[in-house]
Amino acid sequence: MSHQEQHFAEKIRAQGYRLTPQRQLVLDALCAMGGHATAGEVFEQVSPQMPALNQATVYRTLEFLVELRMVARSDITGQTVYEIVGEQPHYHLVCRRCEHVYEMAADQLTDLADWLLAEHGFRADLDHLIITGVCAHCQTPTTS
Amino acid sequence: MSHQEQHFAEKIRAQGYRLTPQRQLVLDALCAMGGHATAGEVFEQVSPQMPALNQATVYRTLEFLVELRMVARSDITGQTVYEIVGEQPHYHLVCRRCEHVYEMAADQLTDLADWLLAEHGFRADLDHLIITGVCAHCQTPTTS
DNA sequence: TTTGTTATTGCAAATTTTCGCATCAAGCGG
DNA sequence: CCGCTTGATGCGAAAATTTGCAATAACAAA
Ligand SMILES: [Mn+2]
Ligand SMILES: [Mn+2]
Ligand SMILES: [Zn+2]
Ligand SMILES: [Zn+2]
Repeated sequence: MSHQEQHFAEKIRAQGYRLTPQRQLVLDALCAMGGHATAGEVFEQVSPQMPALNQATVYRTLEFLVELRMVARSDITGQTVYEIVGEQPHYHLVCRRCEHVYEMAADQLTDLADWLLAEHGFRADLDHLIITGVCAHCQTPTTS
Repeated sequence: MSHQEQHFAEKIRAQGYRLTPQRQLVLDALCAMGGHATAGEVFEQVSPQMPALNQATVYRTLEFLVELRMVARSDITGQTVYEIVGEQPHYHLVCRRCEHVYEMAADQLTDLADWLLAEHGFRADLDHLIITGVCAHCQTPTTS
């Protein structure tokens, strides 16, 4: 069990929840895949390790981990994807033309977060924001 | 047919698509409901007007309108909701404690949009961004 | 107005996601 | 180490969403 996984285990128990082998597996899978993964992909990754594990459990576990904020759920061009919330908060620029997904460090979002807190007392979770638009490559050359 | 609906009709035909009664109805429904609506809610609103209209058509139509950027699709606490893209771009602050959805004018996002364009050539669609976090009311009083 | 092209719809089947409930087992107290 | 308590899982059914395809109808052209 890695350092991070140890941390996860403690965090789950600290909240009064149980650390089950199913939850460990899903967590491991997400770590191993190391990026955005759909529920189906997680299930396929995990299934060989524990064939009895039910698909409903994967859905519930992912939801559970999102609730605990150990996993971020995002909608990218209509697909629901999950990702471990790591040390590095980041956001994504998603091009609606070429569907490319760019990853950016969250630095530029802190201004916005600070402003939201100061102005509205709203403490924003900016650890995984999705912004859609058109990337540099996909803009029509003859931009007026 | 209202002014805005007229505009929609033209926009659909301008792109070479067809304006069908089903599409008009869905558009009308979204205008009438005037906020965020799930696919199911749209179907229920529209169904009495045209009982033959199939649920699959509602899903496809909403998708179609999103593609044309006449409708914004957003994920709010796990629910997929649709809304007419009006004149006023706005974003929402969604509290993960009380689930309340606040609506804000998009002014504060223009800085971010400008920066993304200048720095990365990315033209962001900031007409309907969802930001989750904890609202002022729901923060623990004893914040260290 | 009539006709032809083909985008769009309705329908049914396939997939995906959610839910209720009986059973199981993680973690605690003894 | 051994039971309790109750949160979590497996399972099957229900609900939601997507997809393939033949039939329909929008609308451009004649
Ligand atoms: Mn990410
Ligand atoms: Mn909105
Ligand atoms: Zn692009
Ligand atoms: Zn709140």
